[in-house]
Amino acid sequence: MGKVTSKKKERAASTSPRRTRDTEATKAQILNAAEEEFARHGLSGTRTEAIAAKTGVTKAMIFYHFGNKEKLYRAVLKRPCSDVIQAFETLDLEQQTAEVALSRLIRAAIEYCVAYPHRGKVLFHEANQNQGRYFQKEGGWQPAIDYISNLLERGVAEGSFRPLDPFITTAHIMGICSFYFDARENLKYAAPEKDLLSPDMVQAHIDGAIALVIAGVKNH
Amino acid sequence: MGKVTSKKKERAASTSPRRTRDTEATKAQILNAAEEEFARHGLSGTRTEAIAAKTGVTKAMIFYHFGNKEKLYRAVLKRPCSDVIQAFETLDLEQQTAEVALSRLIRAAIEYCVAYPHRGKVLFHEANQNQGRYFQKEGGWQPAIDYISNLLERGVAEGSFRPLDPFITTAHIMGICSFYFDARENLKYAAPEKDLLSPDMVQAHIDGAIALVIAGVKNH
DNA sequence: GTCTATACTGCGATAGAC
DNA sequence: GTCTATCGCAGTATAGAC
Repeated sequence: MGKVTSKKKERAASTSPRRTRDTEATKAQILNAAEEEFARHGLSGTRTEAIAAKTGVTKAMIFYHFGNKEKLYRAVLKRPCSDVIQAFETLDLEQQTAEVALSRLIRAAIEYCVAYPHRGKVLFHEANQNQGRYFQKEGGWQPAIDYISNLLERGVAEGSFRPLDPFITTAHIMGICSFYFDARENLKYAAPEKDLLSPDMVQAHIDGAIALVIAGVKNH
Repeated sequence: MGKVTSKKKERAASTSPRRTRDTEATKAQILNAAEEEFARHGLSGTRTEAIAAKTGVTKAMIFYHFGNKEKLYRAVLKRPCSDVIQAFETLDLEQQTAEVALSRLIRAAIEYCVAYPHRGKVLFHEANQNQGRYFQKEGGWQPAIDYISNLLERGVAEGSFRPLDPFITTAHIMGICSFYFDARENLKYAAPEKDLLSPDMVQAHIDGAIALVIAGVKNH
């Protein structure tokens, strides 16, 4: 494969203007580009060169700021969970009935997937490639899982939800919310005329998910 | 990293006895090992050396039988969907009410995930790494998706299911069935005392999934 | 703090003996 | 049909100028 295209200045794909000398800004840019690449290829598959190209800096900067690829990966893994928890906490779920709380939580979870489309994929790679080793070390999602689980238990205790296994059902809800996005590139062939990320489709996903889960857990 | 461990005979990890000279048997063994490796690392991340070691043959055999890594990958992708369809077809779903048919289909889908634990992961990688390019070429899952979709539509038409979006709901059902396995290595940290692949837990997953989906789509 | 240049290793693919 | 040996490139990480 005669890939002879001269390397001179492949800074074209940069997301943001470079030539700053701001450490924090550069690190943040690298983190964002890294998140995207790790989402596609995981830790071992990702090429530092690709991250550099996307950021608009050279490979050397990545090693300067983060030491090595693995440390950069760990830095990327640290971010996701706290953001979810924060999103959940602004919802005032304690004040709502379990049913309303669950609806809001599902909407928030899906909106999170839209806002940070790479994070679910990074976690998937982490599970498969590294058996969740780094995932565990860098915080894990325990708080987020507990959040959903506790809400389900509350609903059951109050009698508004049917008896159910909180852990299993939490996994099911997470699957409902994230599969749509994680498998998007495959699903698109099943519905070529639809843009799965369009506001309309995302809204249909949210509405469908809420309808399915609420009816599914309600005590009839 | 002084990885000096002599390479001599790392045939230990082989799944089956080697030293056959049977083309079809060897190809099948390579395919199985490849499925496992592609499930972990995807096309680009997988090392042919790793497939060879797992199979118990040398790298050269892979190239002899399949030409190159990409062709081997395509061969791996060809297998999944037809097996699912076959599983669905033995269920005689046409003869059942939509509700019974959907229950059986979910059980079969989850049992498929247990029987072929790598396939869902291969497809995930395919979606993210290659945007589903090979997925589409090598058959796709259109028939399986249609199977679920049509069943949902039948239930709605018969009035036993509430009005719903068949495509979105199909995605939700697929997410329910597969997320449990695809995210297993991360989920295990949320329930360290449970073995997620034990028969009991899988049964709980099946029961929970059926209960959630049936209640979720039923016309109350 | 950012760059260019380069050392070194790992991996896909091939050649050729058995 | 299977092996050993090797080529050549791609990719991580470092050195050192600016």
